[in-house]
Amino acid sequence: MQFLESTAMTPVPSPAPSTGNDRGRGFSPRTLPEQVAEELGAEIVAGRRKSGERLVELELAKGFGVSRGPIREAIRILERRRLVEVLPRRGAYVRPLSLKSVADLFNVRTALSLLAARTMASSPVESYVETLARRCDDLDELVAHGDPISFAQITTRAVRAIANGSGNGLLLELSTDLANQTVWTTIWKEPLDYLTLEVRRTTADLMRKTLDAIRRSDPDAAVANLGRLLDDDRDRALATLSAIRRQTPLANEADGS
Amino acid sequence: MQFLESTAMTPVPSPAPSTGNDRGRGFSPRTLPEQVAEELGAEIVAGRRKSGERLVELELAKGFGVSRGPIREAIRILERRRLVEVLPRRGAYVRPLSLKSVADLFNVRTALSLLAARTMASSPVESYVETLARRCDDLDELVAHGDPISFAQITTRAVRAIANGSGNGLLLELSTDLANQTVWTTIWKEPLDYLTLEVRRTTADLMRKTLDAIRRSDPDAAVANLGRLLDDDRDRALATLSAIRRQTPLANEADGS
DNA sequence: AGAATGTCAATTGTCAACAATTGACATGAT
DNA sequence: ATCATGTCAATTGTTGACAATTGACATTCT
Repeated sequence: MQFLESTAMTPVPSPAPSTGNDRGRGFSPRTLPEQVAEELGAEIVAGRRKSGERLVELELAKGFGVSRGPIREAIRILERRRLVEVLPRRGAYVRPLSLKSVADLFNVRTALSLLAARTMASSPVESYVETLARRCDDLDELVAHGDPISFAQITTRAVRAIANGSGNGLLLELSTDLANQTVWTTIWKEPLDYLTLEVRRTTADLMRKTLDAIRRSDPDAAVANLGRLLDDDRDRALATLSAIRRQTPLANEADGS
Repeated sequence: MQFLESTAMTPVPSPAPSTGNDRGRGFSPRTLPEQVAEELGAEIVAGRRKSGERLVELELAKGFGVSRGPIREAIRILERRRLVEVLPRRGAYVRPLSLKSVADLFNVRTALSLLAARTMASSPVESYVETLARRCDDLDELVAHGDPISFAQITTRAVRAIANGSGNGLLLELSTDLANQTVWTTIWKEPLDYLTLEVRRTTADLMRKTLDAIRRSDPDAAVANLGRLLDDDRDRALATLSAIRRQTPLANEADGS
């Protein structure tokens, strides 16, 4: 439901919706590797798989009741989504996220979202603007009714609506991946307590101002408002995370040119 | 392993014996799928694989002298690098790039690069600044000596140096992938003619101004200069591309909610 | 004739077995 | 004792075969 289709193109073959297979038991949405990736990814997101934990193919295969082939591909899918890290001959691990990595993540997400806001404001498309307006309404409604999780989800969807409204397929694709990981890092433990009534009010307000700016084709205002919203969100999330865990795993870096 | 010998659908009797294990010799720097991905990716970049061309696993397997497993994983790697697109049960295709996709690509790259410039300017690290300075020197030198390809390459490396200098690992990773695809789209045909002496002079100048801004910790100036450089580059590249191909079946966009 | 349906080759998805590599432990030399 | 070397179990890389699905062609019915 929240998986994208990317920029679609069909060279020669004619499109035809396919029905998933029905092996195993339970669901039948998509191919086996995708199902495994979704389930395993959910486990990682939910924290059932600890950061840095090794993922042994055979174990997973037995656990999911499939052979190693689909497991292997699922791992690659999760690698693409930056949820796992694969070392050439040494196995796959749940990608550890240092505090800095999370900050990096938020910053990139913000940069992309601001590009989206600017683009969308430059030439707003009615249907997409309406979608965003609906999200704003949802947010307003959720300000009062406490439910930090729902509020965070809708906020994410609003940002996603902006990414979608930009008409930039690549941007939407990247934003979705990053949003998934963002959700992961924030939902991971039990934060979201920082979403106080006041914070929610401000967030909903900024989102609506962004919407208004887009409506009147004012890119700078849209960027300014959304930028403040996202920066505030980042700061709060980081503060909460750094308070929760004092010790952080390691990250990565490297490469010279 | 005898890579680089397969054409599209020409089932030449492959000299590979059933259990022909001719890759045991020497050392394997990387895994098989990565090697295949690199080679196949190079073919796509070089234009030997046409846009939208279907990639049949068995054909590739015979061509590369390996079985379908590694080919399959190689395709996923290329999918991750956005060079191919995989349709669930219908096969993999060389990802076609419409003019709009290229524009999207450039815009995202710019957004990320500007974030990098801003971050780097906020807290410049001497060694990274020096690397960028070296690239600027290279550019200055290449302004006179006409060699559009080298100039474009160094420009890319300079942008990459900024991404690296930001200290944001995720940003660097994404930028690298996008840069690869950017190079692909521009080098693809024989453009680069737009890199006139005047353009090169301006580019080198803007890059140095960016460097100076970073040196004096002036994020706004850095963003302004690099932004103009990249926007101009995008405009020129797009103009050239749209001029080059008038008669190409264009792709299209589609999006999900 | 035209549309619906059945059949079939081509191709992708999946599996289980085989081969190669890694890291650790044990053994032995200095 | 410490370090080097050899062996071994665990795990990943690779393969070929089998099953399922797709799209197209052929057939049949109205």
